[in-house]
Amino acid sequence: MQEFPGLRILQQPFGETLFSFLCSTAKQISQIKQCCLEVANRLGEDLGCGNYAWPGWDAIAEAGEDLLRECRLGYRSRYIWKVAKILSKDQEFELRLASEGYPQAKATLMQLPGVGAKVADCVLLFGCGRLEAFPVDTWITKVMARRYNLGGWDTAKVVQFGQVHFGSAAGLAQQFLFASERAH
DNA sequence: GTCCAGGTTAAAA
DNA sequence: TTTTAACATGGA
Repeated sequence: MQEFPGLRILQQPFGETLFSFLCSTAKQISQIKQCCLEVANRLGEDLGCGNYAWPGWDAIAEAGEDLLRECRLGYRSRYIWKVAKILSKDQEFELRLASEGYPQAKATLMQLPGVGAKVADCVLLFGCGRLEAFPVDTWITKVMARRYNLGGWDTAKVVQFGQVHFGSAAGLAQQFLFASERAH
């Protein structure tokens, strides 16, 4: 916390957050940014100064899977397009999710194609204000093995450890661990 | 050429 | 129930 005094959890828009992390699976961070920018450039509203908004599910559903592939999203394109179709026809999804407790909300998200435990936790943490979510990716796996001696632990067990050890602000702790591990 | 990247899924063991 | 392989694409 002393090393990263300005680190915060943002309250990012739900749809944009889900979309971004659907794009993120097994991809490098620099490439994730490129893909998201490309989709926004192609479909999003012109915000001026060369910036474009996230298009929203309706536009993505209408654009189709092929356009997503052209944005270099690869096999993720099918999942993202399916999710776009589901959520463009279900305007109440986010509201319903907000009424659910953390375990049920995570389960609900994981019913969407392409959404596993890690993406669900990222969406809950960054897009739903659920600070108890503890996303475990390759970086967290490494740092928890190195600093907490959890080498060889099953991913779900590492999630559980983080939530028990850090409690109601597990997601905030995760951000410091993540930032620290990537900086070194 | 090989390996891996802010994983998930479906099939095989 | 646990383990493996496929999935697209690009950079190291």
